[in-house]
Amino acid sequence: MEYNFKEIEERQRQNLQKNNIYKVTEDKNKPKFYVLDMFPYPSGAGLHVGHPLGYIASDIYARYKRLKGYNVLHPMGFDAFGLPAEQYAVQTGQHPAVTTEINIKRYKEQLSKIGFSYDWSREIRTSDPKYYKWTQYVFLKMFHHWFNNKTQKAEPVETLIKEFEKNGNTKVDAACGDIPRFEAAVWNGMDEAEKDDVLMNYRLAYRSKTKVNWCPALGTVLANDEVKDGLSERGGHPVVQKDMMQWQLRVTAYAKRLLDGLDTLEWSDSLKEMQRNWIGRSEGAEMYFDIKDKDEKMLVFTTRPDTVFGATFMVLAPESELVDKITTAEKSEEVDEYVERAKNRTERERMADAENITGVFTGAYAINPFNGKEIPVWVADYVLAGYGTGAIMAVPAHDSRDYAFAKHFGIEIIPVVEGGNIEEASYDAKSGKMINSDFLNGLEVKDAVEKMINEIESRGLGKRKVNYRLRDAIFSRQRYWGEPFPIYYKDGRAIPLSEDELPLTLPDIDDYKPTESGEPPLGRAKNWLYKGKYKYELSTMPGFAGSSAYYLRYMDPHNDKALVSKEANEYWQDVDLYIGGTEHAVGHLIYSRFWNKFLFDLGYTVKAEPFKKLVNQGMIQGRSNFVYRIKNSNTYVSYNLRKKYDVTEIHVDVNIVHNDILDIEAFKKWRPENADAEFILEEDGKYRCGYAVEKMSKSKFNVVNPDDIIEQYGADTLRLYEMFLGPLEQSKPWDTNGIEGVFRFLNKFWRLFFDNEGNINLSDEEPTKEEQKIIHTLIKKVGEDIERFSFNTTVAAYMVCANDLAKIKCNKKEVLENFLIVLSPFAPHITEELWQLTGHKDSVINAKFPEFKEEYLKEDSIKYPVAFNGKTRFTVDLPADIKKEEIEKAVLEDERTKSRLEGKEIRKIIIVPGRMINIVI
RNA sequence: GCCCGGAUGGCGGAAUUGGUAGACGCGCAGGACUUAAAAUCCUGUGCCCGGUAACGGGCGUGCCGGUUCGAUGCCGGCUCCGGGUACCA
Repeated sequence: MEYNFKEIEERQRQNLQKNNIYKVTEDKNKPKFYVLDMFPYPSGAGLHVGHPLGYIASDIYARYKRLKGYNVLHPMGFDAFGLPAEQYAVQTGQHPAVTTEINIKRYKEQLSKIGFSYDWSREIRTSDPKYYKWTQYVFLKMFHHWFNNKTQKAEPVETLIKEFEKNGNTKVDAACGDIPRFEAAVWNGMDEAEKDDVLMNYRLAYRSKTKVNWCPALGTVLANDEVKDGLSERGGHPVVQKDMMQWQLRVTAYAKRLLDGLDTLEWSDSLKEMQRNWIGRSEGAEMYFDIKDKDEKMLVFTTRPDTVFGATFMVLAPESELVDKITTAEKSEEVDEYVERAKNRTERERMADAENITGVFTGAYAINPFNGKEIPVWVADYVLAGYGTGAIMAVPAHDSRDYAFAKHFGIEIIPVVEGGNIEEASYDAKSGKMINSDFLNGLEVKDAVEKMINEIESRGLGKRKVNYRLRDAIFSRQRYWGEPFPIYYKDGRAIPLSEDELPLTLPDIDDYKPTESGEPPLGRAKNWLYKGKYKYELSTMPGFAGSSAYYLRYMDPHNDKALVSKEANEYWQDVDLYIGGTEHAVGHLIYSRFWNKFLFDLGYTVKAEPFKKLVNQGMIQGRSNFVYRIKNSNTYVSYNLRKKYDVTEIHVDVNIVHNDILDIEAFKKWRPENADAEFILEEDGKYRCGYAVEKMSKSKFNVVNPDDIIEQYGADTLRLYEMFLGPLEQSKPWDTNGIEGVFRFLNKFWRLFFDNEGNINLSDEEPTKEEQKIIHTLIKKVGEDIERFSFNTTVAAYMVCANDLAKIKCNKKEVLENFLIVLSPFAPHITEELWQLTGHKDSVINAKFPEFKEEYLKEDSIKYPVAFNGKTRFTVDLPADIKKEEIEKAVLEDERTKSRLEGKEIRKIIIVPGRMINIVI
């Protein structure tokens, strides 16, 4: 019987669906295991062969865990809100809900063919009101909570109000905006609107002014990377920095917990490092500098207070309010001009160009509080308003950027730590002895920092400070296709809906562009008013809103009373394995950790961290092929002959090229202008193409669709081949040509079960020692490799096993059934089919992963490599259990050793029992 | 600029903790079966030199150096490629 993958896969797809085999419940008799994929945005282009890589890996792991006796939650859903659907709507007028629905349908079709073990009954879509009700719900909860620094927890705003009534904010230590101290009497004397304004400074979801890239022509806000040289990327319209009232989430409140939590996670070190850098904790001090002849002070944050005697200039960010206040009359024109220019550059632009050193002297001087020295104050755009205090003391001798600035403008450089050479470069290292620093002289940097901070505090100049680079998340988007805010406005005050009024559903509109007056698209919604009277918030939530708590919803996706029930959450707890791409390393993975910590504070989740283990799959790159057309002709010259001509390199569809040999007939049909193309072939009569590894994209004609692969080889082959390509976490090019290898393997595996007449033919005889050794080697290897996500070597192990068993014509039922079970996570269809053909009624999914028995792998003898001076020359077979001395004796008696030693003296013999022998001569 | 990865045959890759470099697969070459082809099976295949051959020798994991009896894996210094990014004081 032939391996008819089409029939088999179709039959088993239906069989498994029909029997609801992938459905999971909270089965308390089994340990739980939660395997999650980063859910996809359903784009109009459909899946290409790179998308399922992570899904296949997680599916293999999920199936493996099931075989190991776990109750595995392995759901899938869609991150269905997003910009592409909206842009398509702007162009075509089609409702994003309609196109999104079509795209999801296509995604599901494609996914279902690959044979994933998803429990589709748990599917979620972020754009479904039944789902986003809970996104809005969490937003409201954040609105109604503040963060108490003392308890390091979110607490209800009511408790804060009670405290205000009693003591004002004098005793409150909260994560909050810049708000002055007030007494209870002041609070109690405020009207509702004033109280609202105060509370906004404390809420975890709050409204405040932020700078945005505003494009008047497009009537919308742009992301940093949509702005190039002050112009919008789309259309090239001018972009200005504008203050806008925006909703924000007070992520910074959780900075410490987000940082500390990383230590508990099984994530890659590089990913944790990225998160640490993003959170950016730095220890130092905040200190005030008086301004000469002005009644102003300048507050700076520095991690190197020890270097204050080397501060030779100060820098203010162009946005700093202090700039206007201290700039002298004669400098004001120059400064204004500089500030104006800097303001209209995006933050990213300012940082991208590090070569251009710019800045202007304000004419003002700060006074060094430790030696009374006057220090010139500059304005420069390498200092950012959003970080620290927006002002620095510059120590060019010990900071490379300050150094470059000082060199450029000819500012004095005073070394205060021994070890560098200021003629050549700054000395940034945090070690060495202090010099030129009065009372710090002679101290090590570390000690000097401590002493200086104590000094700053005791002299009342400032205080010790831990600074975070993390910023609050801007939560408003001037878009249509997102979650509406459950907020309406009454007399200019933002009023939340009550929870029982959720969800606030997205209204239909007839055009998806911003309004003429520059309002977001929701401004077009007719009669969209709270109780027919009050205007709703017109912006919508960003992409990360819906993806921040989705993992919780899968635990209990149809619950209309809660985001997740206590029972379900207590059973499933957290995600044991999360697989996805590195592009979400800091965005999604910071925000979802933040949401989870907030929900944890409220008692809605039992785990402080949502994703215990995380694996980043690498990117699958495209492998493009090229043909070479001789210029001004319709003649194509083969790769190895191209240098003899003046040619143009042209991308050719990889689907009509096999092992870099062009299918000339297919090429002629590919495009009309190719019909009468001529070819200069190589000696073997073939047209050879060039190749390159690049991003997989339509324009490069290197996109490979999984549907086509499945059509030609089947889903099991696709799954195996995706894994066989290389290490999961590494980026690698897709090249369909190698796929024959795994396809042949599956054919070989299939044939093991049949005799020459095509009948199932398995023997109940006891397996031989050799057979047991072959299969137990595999059982051991598969278990170990899957546990360490080394799926490419697992596939190689399957191949070795099939080759070995075929060689000895093994048809023992026990052996082949074990093979079948350990292969099933990778190739679910073929194994399910054979499982049934061998007489089983239940699915192989519910089988037990065979236990590996060490006794079958025991070797009587070991093949020792014998090396001379580290170079292996030959091998000797020696009994496995002999001692070092016996090994040495045996090796020295070997003829081959003797012939090598002729006339030479042995200086040393290294013997590692069980491993190797090295003779040094 | 900074941070994080990576570089091994013609190609994808293996070598799990410093112990036989190149598993497995593709491709290629040769052979068996066949009227022929497909499929399947068998053999060979890192590079160079010598030999009809068995075999022998040298080189070899991006480059330069180091540690070690022994380095693809460790240390120092580079080059190139990929990804991320925020001039973060």
